[in-house]
This record gives sequence, C-alpha cells and structure tokens, in this order.
Amino acid sequence: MPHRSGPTIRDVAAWAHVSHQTVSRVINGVEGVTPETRRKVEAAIAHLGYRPNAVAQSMARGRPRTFACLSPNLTDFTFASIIQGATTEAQRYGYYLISVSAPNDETFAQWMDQLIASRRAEGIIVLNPYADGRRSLIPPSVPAIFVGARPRAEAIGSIAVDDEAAGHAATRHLIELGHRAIAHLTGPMAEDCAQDRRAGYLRALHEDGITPQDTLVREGDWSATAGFEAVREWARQGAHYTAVFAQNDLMAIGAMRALREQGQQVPQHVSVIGFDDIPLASYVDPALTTMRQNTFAIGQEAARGLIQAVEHPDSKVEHLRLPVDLVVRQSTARITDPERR
Amino acid sequence: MPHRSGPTIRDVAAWAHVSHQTVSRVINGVEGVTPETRRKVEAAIAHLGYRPNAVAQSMARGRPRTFACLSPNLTDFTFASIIQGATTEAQRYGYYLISVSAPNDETFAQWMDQLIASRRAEGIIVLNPYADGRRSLIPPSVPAIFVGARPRAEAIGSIAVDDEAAGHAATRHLIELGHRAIAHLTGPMAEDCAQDRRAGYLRALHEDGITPQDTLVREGDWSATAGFEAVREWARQGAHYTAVFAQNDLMAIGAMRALREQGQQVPQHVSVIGFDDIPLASYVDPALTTMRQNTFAIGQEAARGLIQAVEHPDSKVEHLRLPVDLVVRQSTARITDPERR
DNA sequence: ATGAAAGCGCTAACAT
DNA sequence: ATGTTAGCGCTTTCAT
Repeated sequence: MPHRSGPTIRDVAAWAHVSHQTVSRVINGVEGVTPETRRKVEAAIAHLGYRPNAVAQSMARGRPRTFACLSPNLTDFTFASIIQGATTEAQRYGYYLISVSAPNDETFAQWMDQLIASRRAEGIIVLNPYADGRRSLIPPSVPAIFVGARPRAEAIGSIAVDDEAAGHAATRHLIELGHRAIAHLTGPMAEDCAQDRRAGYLRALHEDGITPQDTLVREGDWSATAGFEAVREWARQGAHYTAVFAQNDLMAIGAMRALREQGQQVPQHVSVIGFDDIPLASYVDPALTTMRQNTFAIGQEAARGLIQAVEHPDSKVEHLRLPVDLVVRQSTARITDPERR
Repeated sequence: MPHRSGPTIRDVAAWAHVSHQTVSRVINGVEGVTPETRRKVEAAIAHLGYRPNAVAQSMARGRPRTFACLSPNLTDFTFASIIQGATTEAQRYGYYLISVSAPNDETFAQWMDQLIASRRAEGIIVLNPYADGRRSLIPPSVPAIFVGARPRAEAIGSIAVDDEAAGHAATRHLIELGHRAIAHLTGPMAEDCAQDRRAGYLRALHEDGITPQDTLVREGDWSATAGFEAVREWARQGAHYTAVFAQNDLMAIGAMRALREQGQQVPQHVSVIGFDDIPLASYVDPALTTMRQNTFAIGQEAARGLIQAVEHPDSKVEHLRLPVDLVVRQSTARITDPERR
C-alpha cells in the first residue's frame, strides 16, 4: 500500500504549468531556469507544501546520501561524541548517519551486510577499526574512513589524534613531577591508539634513562573495571610505582578507586593521569589530570573525509592527526617524599 | 551517474530462468513458490552474489523502514544507552535508526524537516519530548513514540520508568536513614520525569510529616556542573540539609564534589543519592547510591512500540512504565549525630 | 530555457 | 505456481 504521502514533483509541475523536469531543476538549484519560472515553481511548492521524497532521490541518483558509523559501542563518551560530531557535519552537507554498535566482528559483518551490501549506506566511518579482524570485512570498493587508526599504506583515509606524542606528553608530565616508577594501563593492544600511546610512554621513559618494567604495563579494555582490576593485580604482585598513566579516563577513575581502597592517596601517594577528558573528569575526586582530545572535531573531520571520498573518489586519501592537550588537575602531583621514588 | 552497483533482481531471474517477480517472492519469503524453483533462484542469488537494493525496496514499498531517534544529545550515557537498545531492537525487525542530537526546538524542527517531511524516516522516537516546545512540531500523522514522558491522552505511545515511584523510593531511603532535611536537585521542570520525581519526593516527605522547604529544591539541567552550582548556592544561602536527592547521577556527582570542597564529608555529613546508575557510579568516591533504570530495555521497548505503530496503525497505543531499582552504595548513610537532624 | 522520454530496482495487482 | 504489467517519485539523457 504505497500510500500517497504528499504532493509529488508532478503535482507541483501541473500547478505551476511547467514540466516536472523544471521543478526538479528548481529544487536542485540547477542553473538555466528563468527567474520568473523559478518563482512560479517556488510558489507552487510553497502552496502545495511540497517536499522532495528523499528515498526517490536516492533511488534516481543511485546514491542514498547516507553513511554508516560503526562503533564498538554507542555509550562511551568518546565514541558518542565523535558520532555527534560526524552526524552534525554530515547533515551540513545533506548526508545522514546510521550509527550502530558493533562490539565484535560478527556484529560488524552483519551490519556491513545490512547497510553496505544492501546499499542502504554508501560509505562507512569505522571507529577503532583494528580492535579485531573487522578490517578484512571491508571490501576495497566501499568508501570508508578510519577513526583512531594509524595512517596505513592503503586507500582508506584516517583521522586520529597524535597518540604517540600524547602518550609521550602524559608520561613526561609525570616524569617532570619527579616520578620514575610509572605504571601504564593500556587499551586493547590490537588497537593502533593503544600501541602508539604506549610507544610514547616508552620513549619518554627512555629519554630519561628509566628502564621500563614489564609488570608495570597492563592491558585493559577501556572500562573502569579494567582500571580497578589492574591496580589490584599490581598490589597482589607487590609492584612498586608512584604514578599511573591510564590510556583513558574510565580506567584512570577505576584505578583511583582501587588505590583508595588500598589506602593509597591520590595524588599524595600515587599520581594518576587519564586520557580523553570526559565531562566527569573534573568532578571526580581528585579532579583528574588528563589528555584532552577534541572528539567532536574528530567526528566532524571523519564525516568531511568520507564525503570527500564519495564525491571525489580519485582525490588523494587524507590522513589527519589532531593535537591532544594536557589538562592538569589534581590527580597528579610532585613527589615530595624522595624515599618513595 | 547511477553506476551499476551489482546484479539486480532481473539478472537473477535471467540466470534462474524465471521471472523477476518469482525472485522477488523468494527474497521476501512469500508462500507459493515450488521448492524446486526456490532452490534454483537461491542458487542464482548465491552464484551472482545478489543482494536486494534496500533503497529500491523502500521506494517500491513506499516505506523506508527507517526511524529517526531525536535526543537532546548523543553523549549522555542515559540517552546513548536508550539509543543503543533501540538500534539493536529495530535491527531485529529489519528497521534502521538515524539518531540525531536535537538540543533545542530549532534543531528539532530542522531534523523533522529533513527526516520526516522528506520521508527519509517513517517514524520517530523522541527522548524527553517535553523539554521545550518540540511537541508541537510533530504533525499528528507521523508515527511516534515518546521516551521519558508521562502517558497523555493522545495517540502517541510512551515508555518511561515509574518516576513518581522512583522519586518516592529514593526519598524514603533517605528518610529511613534518619534524614529529614533533604535537599532535592531536579532536572528541567518542563520535563515530565523531573516533575514526577519531584512529586514522589514530596509525597515521601508528606507521608512522614516533613514540611518541604522551597529553598531546598533546585532545578538543574542534568549536568554535573548544575549539581556543583546548586550545592554552592545552598551554602551561600546558609541552607541546612543532611541529604541530597539528585535526579540524575551527573548532578549527584557534581554535588558531591562541591560538598567536599566545602569540607562536608559524604556520607558522614551529607548523604547523596543519584538516579540512573551510570557505569561510573560505582567508581566515584564514595560509590554512589542511586536509582537504577534499565535504559537499554527502555530503548528496546521504544523501538518495539514504534514498529507496532507503523505496522498496525490502528492498534491501541501503548504506555509502558518500567521499574526502577534502588542500588545502595556508600554515598548514603544513617544519621548518627542526632544533633544534625 | 524548457520539455519529453527513459529508467533507477524493486513491489504489487492482476493475469494465466 | 508463475509471469506480465504498472508504477513508486525522482534524475538524467537527449531533444527542441
């Protein structure tokens, strides 16, 4: 029952005494229409309350002007904010975003089938594309852009912050406060950003002649729980450290809680630095020192890059790196008791 | 340039030596196809790697099988989680969700135009529909479902938690711990849930013969900052209270921070209870007592309700209320010092 | 500058 | 049980 859901281009044409093609020209802002007929058509459109049918346009153009954004989840602030940026930017250019949660590669494959194979979406934004095997599920022909991935020698553009530099800066901040035993809590090491942040961490240690300790580097899954567990594990092992660099704020906050439960004060006994600057970072106790990334801008750039990719398939693929800023709050402090070093 | 982007139904038909209509029947699982021809068609589909074009299906059916989800933002955990639930459930029925951020009624109107007037989406899920004047921007003809709104005498279904009961339960929890001077931090009072939670709060006070104090009820905007500012304002006014019931966790956490900065201990001096049970609730210090709502389920129900509304327009509109659970953690405690009451 | 014709890939109504 | 015929509402040639 394809119900008549409103006036069509032909109704407008009839009302304005022009061909439907002229109406098409007007609504698409194409040159070569007399100002007068344009006015007539516009009057007809206004009078009938005509709105172009987006599905019919997609059909005729062979392009749906819709993207899919595949994210590990929709709830983590970092992802959500990137998605919000991408949605906003896409809209500015007449594109739409279907954002979905693909926590593993089965769900990823399913979405690829339902969104891409069925041509409901004409391009994809993939957040953290190297979390698992999902990369191989993307046919070379589909326009895509990666977020949170290192530039690779391939035809897919990428947007990321400079994770290595950020990891380095975070660690340097701690070193400058006098810390030398610096624990490190990473994201899943399959992901580029986790690797790069750790690389920055190691470089900073190296620069200061500090020997990295394997036991002080633990892999987490970005959750507060992971941060909590890591600190417990270090305690179990009797590990010694005076600072923790967590690769995201959630893990940092989880770590802070575990430290407190062990009777360790932050930052008096142990300094903690996070990554992201989520909205709650300044409200937890103590307020979290962290590396701020502009997630909204990342999303905007991702949308922009993908639009570029679908509209100018032959243009050079872009790899963008955005800066990260150190935001010093109260969870990091200078070592006063030299004994603890 | 409608580029040939793959085999069509007719290619499959030719290969299987049947009409394209038979192919249509097969891919839609319609009865009345010989097992043998069905097999032939399926073989052809597999051989050619055919996938139905979703846009063409939408076009021919006159229904895009796409919904829009309009939320105040995409980043607050509560909204994001509802959206994730809705996306997941919609997918199970072959529907898709375009989720957008509409912080005010101008953006809301814009999205309504671009998604609904253009028939890109055939129905909407509106989160917190009474935040402003947006309700009036929804034409009666568009299938819709409201989340976080009270059932009203209208043709739009609703999903919400039982906010009045939840507000009551939260307040009772504090009263049972001996509190009588209970401050209350609401969301925007234009929203149903804020009104209902406050109503529950007032009822609980009333039941115990506690006279509510106007100065102890402050309106916030759901942000941690609002919670922080409210506590400061109370201090400026010299308000006396031994407990705070905040209508969401963000405001509760902001309030806890302000209390701490004033030298007030939570829960020794002031108890704090929140609402939502965001993932960080158990990791802040002290771990937050809160009212847990199953946001994912809310999203699922919303999607289900909307599908019902578009597929069976004449069925009775549903109004669902989901329960809320008290989760006691460490931010609330019994009053020990009777003097402070 | 404008119009006529054709078709995008599919579903739906009507044959047979 | 299968095929044939029309569209869905628009854009895109190609004429005029």
